[in-house]
Amino acid sequence: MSDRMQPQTGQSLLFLTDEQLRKGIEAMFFAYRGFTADPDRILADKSYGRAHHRAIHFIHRSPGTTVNNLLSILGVTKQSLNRVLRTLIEDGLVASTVGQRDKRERHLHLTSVGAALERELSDAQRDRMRAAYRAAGPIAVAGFRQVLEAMMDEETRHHYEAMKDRPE
Amino acid sequence: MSDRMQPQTGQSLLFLTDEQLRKGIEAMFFAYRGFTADPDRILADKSYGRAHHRAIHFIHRSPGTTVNNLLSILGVTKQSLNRVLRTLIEDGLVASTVGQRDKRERHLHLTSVGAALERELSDAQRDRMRAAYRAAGPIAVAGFRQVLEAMMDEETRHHYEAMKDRPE
DNA sequence: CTTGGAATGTCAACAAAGCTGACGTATTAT
DNA sequence: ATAATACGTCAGCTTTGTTGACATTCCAAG
Repeated sequence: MSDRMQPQTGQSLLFLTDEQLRKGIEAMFFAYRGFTADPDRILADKSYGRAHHRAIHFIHRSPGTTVNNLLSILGVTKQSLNRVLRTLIEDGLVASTVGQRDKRERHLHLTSVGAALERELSDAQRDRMRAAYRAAGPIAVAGFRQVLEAMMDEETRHHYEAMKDRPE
Repeated sequence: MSDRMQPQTGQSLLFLTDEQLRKGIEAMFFAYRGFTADPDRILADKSYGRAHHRAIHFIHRSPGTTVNNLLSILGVTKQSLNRVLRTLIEDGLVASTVGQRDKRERHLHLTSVGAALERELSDAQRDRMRAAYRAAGPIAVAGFRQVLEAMMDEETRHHYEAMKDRPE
């Protein structure tokens, strides 16, 4: 039904064969395991999980973000996020402050302890990413990003792009 | 500690800055959500999950594979895989046959029903992948694959490469 | 000023999918 | 014979997601 060769229109479209697509699918699956492996190891000791990592990452990325904003970035329910957030606040990794303009909102920041964990996690994850980038080279990296961006849902891509190039 | 510019050795190494790496990390996170979104939707109706999809995918990919082999590909415990496999066998999507040479082994195949679900799932996932590939173009796709391969664990990459180019 | 809706938090219950540990049963290898 | 392997299974636990219900607080519109 979909495993036939596409007709060739001048240049080669062999990269769109089902076989090539399947390899891409498997590459995504296997690579994502590597992508999360190092942070997962660090978190395992501390009785935190991947969900905590994600929360920490995006709070670091957008300090002062609201719970609602974080929810739409992470794409989970508030109950699910709340459970994670609560432990992080209890453990003193995240500070939640009532909004000034709108006091219903809570603004989230990393404490120094939270920032330290963030650094440990992202250092580990960046190390692997850097090795992969270095091995593949800048042209490959550009392609990598292009394909990933094209793979995102519309709404997700907006989140992704909204976080672009905010300088440290 | 790691956010300084690397010294430039002739050609630009700007693609290795922490900012670029961070974007790559977020791209992986967001893209993976898109990557799994379509199969997840299909599976939700059928009271199966992502774990079932993975089992079905790799049984389709390597018909007759043993439980042990599947375990090492998926990287989960046998208890975890067994739970998934049992429901698939009970529901008649997977056939488990005793090995001829070694009767301790079970060889796994998709039934016609299982193959139909596999097709439905992989069609959906391939559609998205194809759209992304087409949007990004062949050069980008080559880079995409290169970076992903470099991101895998050693052992994982062996699994990945062992499944190369087996013709349908 | 009241009231409706938005933002947030929390309780309970549940499911998917991972884990460890222990044990049983064939079967094969030594 | 005995040890190791392959598989299945029971029990129990964890993380992380889900619904649904409900309370609180607060903004904004009538």
